[in-house]
Amino acid sequence: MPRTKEQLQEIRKKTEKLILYSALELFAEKGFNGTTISDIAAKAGISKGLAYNYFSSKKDLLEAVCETLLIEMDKIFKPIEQIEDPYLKIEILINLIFTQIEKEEKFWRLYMDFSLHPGVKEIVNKITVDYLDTGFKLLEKIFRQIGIKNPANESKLFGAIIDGMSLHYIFNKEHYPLKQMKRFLKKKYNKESLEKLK
Amino acid sequence: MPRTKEQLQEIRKKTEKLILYSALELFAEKGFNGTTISDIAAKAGISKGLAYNYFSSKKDLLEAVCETLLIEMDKIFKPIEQIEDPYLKIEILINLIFTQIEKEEKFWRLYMDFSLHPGVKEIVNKITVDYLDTGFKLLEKIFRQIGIKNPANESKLFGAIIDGMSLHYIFNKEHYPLKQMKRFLKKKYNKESLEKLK
Amino acid sequence: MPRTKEQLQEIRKKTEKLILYSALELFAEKGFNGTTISDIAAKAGISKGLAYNYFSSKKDLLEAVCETLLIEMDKIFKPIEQIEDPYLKIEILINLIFTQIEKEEKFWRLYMDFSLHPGVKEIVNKITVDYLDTGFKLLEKIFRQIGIKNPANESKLFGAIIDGMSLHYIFNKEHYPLKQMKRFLKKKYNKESLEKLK
Amino acid sequence: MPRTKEQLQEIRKKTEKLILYSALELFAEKGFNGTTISDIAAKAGISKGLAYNYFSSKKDLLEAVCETLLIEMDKIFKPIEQIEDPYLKIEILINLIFTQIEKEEKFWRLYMDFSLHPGVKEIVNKITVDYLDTGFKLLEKIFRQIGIKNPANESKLFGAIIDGMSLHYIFNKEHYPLKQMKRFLKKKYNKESLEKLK
DNA sequence: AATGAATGAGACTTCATTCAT
DNA sequence: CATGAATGAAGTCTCATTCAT
Repeated sequence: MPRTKEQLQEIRKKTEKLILYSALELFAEKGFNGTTISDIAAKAGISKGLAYNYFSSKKDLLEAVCETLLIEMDKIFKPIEQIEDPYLKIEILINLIFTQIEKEEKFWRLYMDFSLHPGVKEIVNKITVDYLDTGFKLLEKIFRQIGIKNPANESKLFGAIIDGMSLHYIFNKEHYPLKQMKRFLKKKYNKESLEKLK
Repeated sequence: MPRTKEQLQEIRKKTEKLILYSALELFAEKGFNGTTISDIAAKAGISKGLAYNYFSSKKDLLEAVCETLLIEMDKIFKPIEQIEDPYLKIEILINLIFTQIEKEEKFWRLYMDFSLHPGVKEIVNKITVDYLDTGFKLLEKIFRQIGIKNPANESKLFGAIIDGMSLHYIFNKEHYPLKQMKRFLKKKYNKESLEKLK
Repeated sequence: MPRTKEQLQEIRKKTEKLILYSALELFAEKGFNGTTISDIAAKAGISKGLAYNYFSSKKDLLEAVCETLLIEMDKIFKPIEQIEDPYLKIEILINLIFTQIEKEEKFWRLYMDFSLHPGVKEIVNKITVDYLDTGFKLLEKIFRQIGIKNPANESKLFGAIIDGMSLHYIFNKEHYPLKQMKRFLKKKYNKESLEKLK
Repeated sequence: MPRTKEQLQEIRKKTEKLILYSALELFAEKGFNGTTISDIAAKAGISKGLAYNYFSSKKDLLEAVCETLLIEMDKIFKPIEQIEDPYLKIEILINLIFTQIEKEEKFWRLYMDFSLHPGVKEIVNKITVDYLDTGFKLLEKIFRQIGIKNPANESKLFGAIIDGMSLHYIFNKEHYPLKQMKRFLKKKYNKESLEKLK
């Protein structure tokens, strides 16, 4: 009995996801150029040929991974949009980010590898720039809501802190005092401290 | 008649530098894996073979580039060690760093590509970690000298800001308001603001 | 539809053999260092890349060729083990060896090139030494069975004669009187002559 | 004061010999293809360029080494020609050969490597064949002088024994009982034994 | 006579991609 | 839909040979 169209479509979707996430993890681990299609196929438990049935080239796969990445990131930060209190918003944002750094270091790796990576850059740049901008805008809104003096700059500063710490953590995972820095940052951005920036 | 030892030494030094800086620029531009020995030779205007007369492998060249990089960075930050006044020290440090970011973006690119890049990482990691540590310690000393409450954390925060901003600048050179952020940061770390951290 | 496992296995076996025997012949003809992967691929009628799908390096291929060689040699000399009469055993052994020398000169070439060749030697040495020992032991047993006075030395002498003649034959295939030497040797090692060694 | 023509010529001769013997040893040790001009120059303590002042190519050097080798071998076996008594001649020949095997294994290595070696073979073959023939003829003459039945075959047998043993010795220098085989061979070819071959 | 920097052809090897099944 | 054998371009590296000094 042949499978129904729905079943086939489901298989396709599932396999595509499988390839995508295998690629994502390997790209994060070994970089784009350092990952081979064979690696990806092996990790996904499929044949090399099948990967080309889903993605027409390695670059294509990269773009797809990139989009996936952004969608995932969006998902993570979606919840905070519904929070009303800006102080709470920042606190939860910090919580989310640090959980994210620790738990999903690979996202940061990808984010950085892709952005710095030659050949890959062109593809990825626009997306990340947009993404960064969105983040900056979001933060800016929060800071403006609070009434802080220079919300645009403050948001860029905050963003820099986050990405700088992530970078340092990735460089030296064993020894970077991530939890301590998180507490420190939360103090820097608690209600009392933020008041001083008005 | 053969060339004198001095002549030979000079040739070797000159060619080595030529190769080294060609490699440095290309690594910065296209990453380690994205740069071929052919690229480097072409940029240096020499044959592929000659590169191997000076560096026994691409990895060897990478290590040499790495060391060069650190030496260059050291040179840049050396002057501030002699400044006595910690407030001035920070101000000049910020000046130096921002000049550096703008002028020698390639250093940051290398610094990041090397550190994030798989396969390359092993070689470079120790060096960068050491270097980062040195930077953190230097900052910590300054903050402690001033009498700031949590010098270790503050130094890591400062470091994160710098590297985060550099990252954002590299991502979006055209639009990132580097000069504006520099002014902003200088205000954040001027004498008046630092006093509040005591 | 993908090929069945059996089909794939057969293809792999066939291609592997093809590469192996192409390599074997070329190694025998031009030596290990004198043979390129391109040569082998060309002789096998495949692409260079495919050779690496079957053997991970030229050295790996060498080892495989070596094993093949020994297996083939074993096959050749297996039958004589079942012969009871030691005099007949020697006669048939001589027959086999001389047929072998003439027919499969390449085996001897390999055997010698590999053993004498630097760099290659390390890999091959143990195998050939073992093999030689086995041969000596086998002969020794035969001579002892006959009751010859100094079986260990006689077996080494016999071995030396064989390999020396092979060497001379290879040096000068056109003019070396192989058949004549075979007859001569058979007389030297016939029952009557062997009796004198008791 | 410029050097006299004689002095210059002497320097040339000395340097040529230096290169030649450096090449000889390295070829013996690592084979022709395994030895680089750099190796040879380094061993001779001269520059690569100078080697080309004396030998126009690596192949040229090989041929020269080959000739040197034969001259050296000739020198070694010259003395026995003057011995009258054929029995003594054989005894001394065996002595000489075994001393030679043990002491100058490199000659045998070269002799074999060159003969079996691809590309090299063409050059070397004629010489070695001639040399071998000369040896066979010499032995044949001795055996004929003694009155042995089949001097041509006996001389080839003797030659095979020698080269076979050398081969086995080189394969397994540590364990091959060279001295023991020498004694054994001397008994096989002493007056008493030879008489039986008449 | 002597040097070693420089070249370039060609070796080994990897891997994205294609294709017969 | 699925496979992995097969290709070939391109990358790293070696080395005989040349040449300016």
